[in-house]
Amino acid sequence: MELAAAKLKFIEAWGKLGSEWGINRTMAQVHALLLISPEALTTEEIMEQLSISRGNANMTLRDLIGWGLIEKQHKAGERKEYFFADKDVWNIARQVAKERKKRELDPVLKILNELSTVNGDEKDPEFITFKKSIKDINKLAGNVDKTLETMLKAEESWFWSSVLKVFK
Amino acid sequence: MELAAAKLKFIEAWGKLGSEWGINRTMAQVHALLLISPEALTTEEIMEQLSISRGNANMTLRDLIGWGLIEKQHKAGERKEYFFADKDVWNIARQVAKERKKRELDPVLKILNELSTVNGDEKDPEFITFKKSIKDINKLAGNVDKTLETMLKAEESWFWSSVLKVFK
DNA sequence: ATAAAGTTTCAATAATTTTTGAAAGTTTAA
DNA sequence: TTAAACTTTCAAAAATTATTGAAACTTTAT
Repeated sequence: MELAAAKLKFIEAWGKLGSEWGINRTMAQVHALLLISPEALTTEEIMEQLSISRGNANMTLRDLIGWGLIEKQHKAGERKEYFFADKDVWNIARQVAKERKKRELDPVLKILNELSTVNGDEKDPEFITFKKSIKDINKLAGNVDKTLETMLKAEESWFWSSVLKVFK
Repeated sequence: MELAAAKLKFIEAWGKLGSEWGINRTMAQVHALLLISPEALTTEEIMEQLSISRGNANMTLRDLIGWGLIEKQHKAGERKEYFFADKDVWNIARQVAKERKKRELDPVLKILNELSTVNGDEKDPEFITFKKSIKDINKLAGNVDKTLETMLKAEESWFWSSVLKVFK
């Protein structure tokens, strides 16, 4: 396969994966484009390469900065802003894990803890089942949380060698 | 908090979490409802409790069966179909991991492997950056894949004790 | 064979999410 | 200060996704 075709295919695949995981397709595509670009790109270039509007490009770039996945760059003697992506895939994974944990897992953990204080009749099957479900989910979520915390602090090589060694 | 309020709150939170992770909100809510219900429920009861239409309930229940998260039950001497959820949270996590791996990770791995055969000029920065990104993503995805495979086969207690021991 | 009970389908509609594009805002250089 | 270059905002439009509901279908009992 030629480079041009491969790039398009990668951008498309990354966009699809993103949308299946609750990330806006355009955002994932812009990220893909910057990830495989050796140089920082301008808004114009991004708009053109992905055929998106200026407004969309601007908002998407802002969101990506908010996710900690890309940064602005200023070139000496130029008015334009350039954008580039962190190319370290482990950093990307950590960054995504960190943001989703903060935005989604943490609020759910908070609600689960509230729900585990529910009171009712210990003889009522409804009550028994509810409490057990909450307790079990809480335990699982707690373990996921601990593992993510470790991942956020860890070096890639250490993390995978540890995990894969255990699972051999 | 009282049981009735807690149930509503749980169903709402589960629905929200689902939608943030690319799972239809109603589907997550129906799953939540069955998860905390000690008895199997009929389509009628689900429709009523969540205020959804018959068509929606039917399609959602079918999808949940497709995900391996709920099952039909037939009660002796009754025409109606009852639905109940697997209450084992570890099974649920494995089932979701299994389905998402099959539907999303595996296709992406396939594309990444195709893309890693791209050919071009070894001196071209575009080419170099592209190949490196694909290679790195491939490696990470491969490790995730191996870990998921292990998880799919593992018992909950073994899995978490192993993972958390390493990360102590 | 028929009718009641229950289930499934899917075109139409509603709700939600994403995108556009033009106007407003900002920064820089002369 | 002015105007050109560039960025941001956001209401309106488009695209996508979810839901409804009524008709068609299936199963069971008589």
